Amino acid sequence: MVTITDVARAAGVSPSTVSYVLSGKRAISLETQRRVQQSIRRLGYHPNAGARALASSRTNVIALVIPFRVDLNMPVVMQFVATMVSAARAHGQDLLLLTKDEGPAGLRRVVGSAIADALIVMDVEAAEPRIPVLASLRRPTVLVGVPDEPQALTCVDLDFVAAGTLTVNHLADLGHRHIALLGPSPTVYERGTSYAGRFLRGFNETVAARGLHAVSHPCVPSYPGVRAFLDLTLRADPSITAIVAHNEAVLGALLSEVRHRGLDIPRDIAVVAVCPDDIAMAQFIALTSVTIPAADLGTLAVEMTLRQLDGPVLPEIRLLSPRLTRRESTA
Amino acid sequence: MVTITDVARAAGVSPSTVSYVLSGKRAISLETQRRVQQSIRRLGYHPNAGARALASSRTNVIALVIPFRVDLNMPVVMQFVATMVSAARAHGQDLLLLTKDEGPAGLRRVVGSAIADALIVMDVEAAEPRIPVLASLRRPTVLVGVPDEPQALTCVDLDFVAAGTLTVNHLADLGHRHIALLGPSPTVYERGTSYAGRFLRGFNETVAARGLHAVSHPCVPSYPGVRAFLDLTLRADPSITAIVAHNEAVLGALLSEVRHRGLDIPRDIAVVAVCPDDIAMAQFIALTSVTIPAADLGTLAVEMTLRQLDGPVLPEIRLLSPRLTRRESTA
DNA sequence: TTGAAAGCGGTACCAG
DNA sequence: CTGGTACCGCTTTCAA
Repeated sequence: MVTITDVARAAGVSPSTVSYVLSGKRAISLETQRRVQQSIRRLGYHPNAGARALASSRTNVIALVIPFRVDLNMPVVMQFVATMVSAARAHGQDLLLLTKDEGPAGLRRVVGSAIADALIVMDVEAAEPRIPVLASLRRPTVLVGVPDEPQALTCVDLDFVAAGTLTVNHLADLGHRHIALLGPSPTVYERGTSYAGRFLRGFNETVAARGLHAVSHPCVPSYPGVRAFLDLTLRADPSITAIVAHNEAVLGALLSEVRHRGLDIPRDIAVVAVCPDDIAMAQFIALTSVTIPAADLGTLAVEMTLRQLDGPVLPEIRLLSPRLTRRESTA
Repeated sequence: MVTITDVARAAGVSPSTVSYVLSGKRAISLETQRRVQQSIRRLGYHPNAGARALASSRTNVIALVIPFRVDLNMPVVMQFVATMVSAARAHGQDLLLLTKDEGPAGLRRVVGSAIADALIVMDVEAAEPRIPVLASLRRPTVLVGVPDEPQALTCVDLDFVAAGTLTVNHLADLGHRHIALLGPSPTVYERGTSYAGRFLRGFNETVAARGLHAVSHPCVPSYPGVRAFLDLTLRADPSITAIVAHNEAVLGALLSEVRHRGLDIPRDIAVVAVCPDDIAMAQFIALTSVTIPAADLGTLAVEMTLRQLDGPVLPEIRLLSPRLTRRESTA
């Protein structure tokens, strides 16, 4: 194994000089820099992460807590993760994967053992049980999602309340009076996942404000689930002319089943989806949608984490405004 | 921060004793063990990972290289990742996330800097360019997928050749003579992803062996992609009575479009899918399928990694035999 | 059964 | 602009 001392010897300087060349925390003559860099390359030197962490109390690792529930939309989660890894790597940070299963103890372990410097937590619940631990850890933390009581923790998410409002307003403006909300899986509601409730709130408030009629139900992520949803919904209110789909996992099934029932989209039933743009456009009819900006959110989450690592930062809740793109499924 | 010395002092023993209590590498009196354990709990001690890694040359971290291409099936990838994290954690290991983008240099970095002890690499290509680095790293490594020249690296995967054979035989046994293969996205073939070619090989060989007629095409993961596939395929051979779908991303779209064209499944068109069971069963008609045992493969990959960490192991290629479950989409 | 102490490979302070 | 060195927290050998 090549150590900093090997490099120092090869370059004819002291270990500390090599360290300073690497960190740039001290002025080094160009000539010395060159010699050191060259020795580093020649020897194939890689600074030992453990030693570095020990001496500097910095691991350059961010722990990422992600959900693995099947009822969640994996493609979206993956998009998040993908952009986060990229963003983190672009700043010299690595990502450590944790699951929700580890619970509060897992968070404590990772921070206590100095495995990671910071935490990004996805799949936040309204009454998020990990908040006390997170707060007590006093480490840079970013929640993707907004709990009811963030306790001075930094949060970032799409403004789902506004998204709910946006979809309803769009449909109301088009003249729809009876609309249905196809919500996430019941299990998502059961565990109080924050975005589900927030979207529903925006939806309901706007329905009331505009004097519309609406029904809403969760939907099990399967074809039978969609069938059940439609049966239930259309029976409850046969005059429904529009569906808001806040459940990407069943978008395809929904459209397929609606068409199969002889209903034309958008003539008989208009559809607005809440999902990433590429998914909205991959259906047999391009869907009007409120996009879930997974990439933006992911990048933002990492940036907000890095800012906290750089120094104290005021806690904030950052909500991205929803954007609705009109396509062929509404008229 | 609580250190091993703090614990030692609190328990009235030396640091080395605490270390040995923790590692179990030396006989310690029960009484001492008790006192130490108690101090550990009382003080909330967590051994510092960096220090530990430095002193023991063991990080207890496994690097996991995963693909993030949108054309890949994210739910399956996630299932892999999920089981791997669990399996790893169950053995006291953490998972570090890397992407394919980092390339060979990324692998070298992670091992060179002693950030991870071992590597699990997913999304392996037939002519896998990372093999030389991987081999030169001399670290426990498991490839999920089988490259053309594994070079004494350990691999684990579903036996996709056998899977291709299995699907064709099933259909042939049912009397189908003209079948179509809906393959993965063209980009998957382009970059020579290993499973695509292996499945195709099994498929083609068996088609020939049984004297069948077959056409096969990749399929862009979108509804229009499916339409194009069907147009192309049915025009090429109008007597096709069965479709093998090796592309979960478009399963729903395929069924939807087939039905939309007035074709009944399985009466007019039989369908066999290659996908996880839960996906096969979530469609409007339960699909006959060859399962992709993501969970088994994930667990296995981790176990094979741990075995290598425990000591030298003979390299092997482990292929799980495919299992076909007959459901309602074939007759 | 236990303790003392020498590293592990960096970082950063103190000197010059 | 550069060097020497104490120290980060743990593991493990040597000694008792």
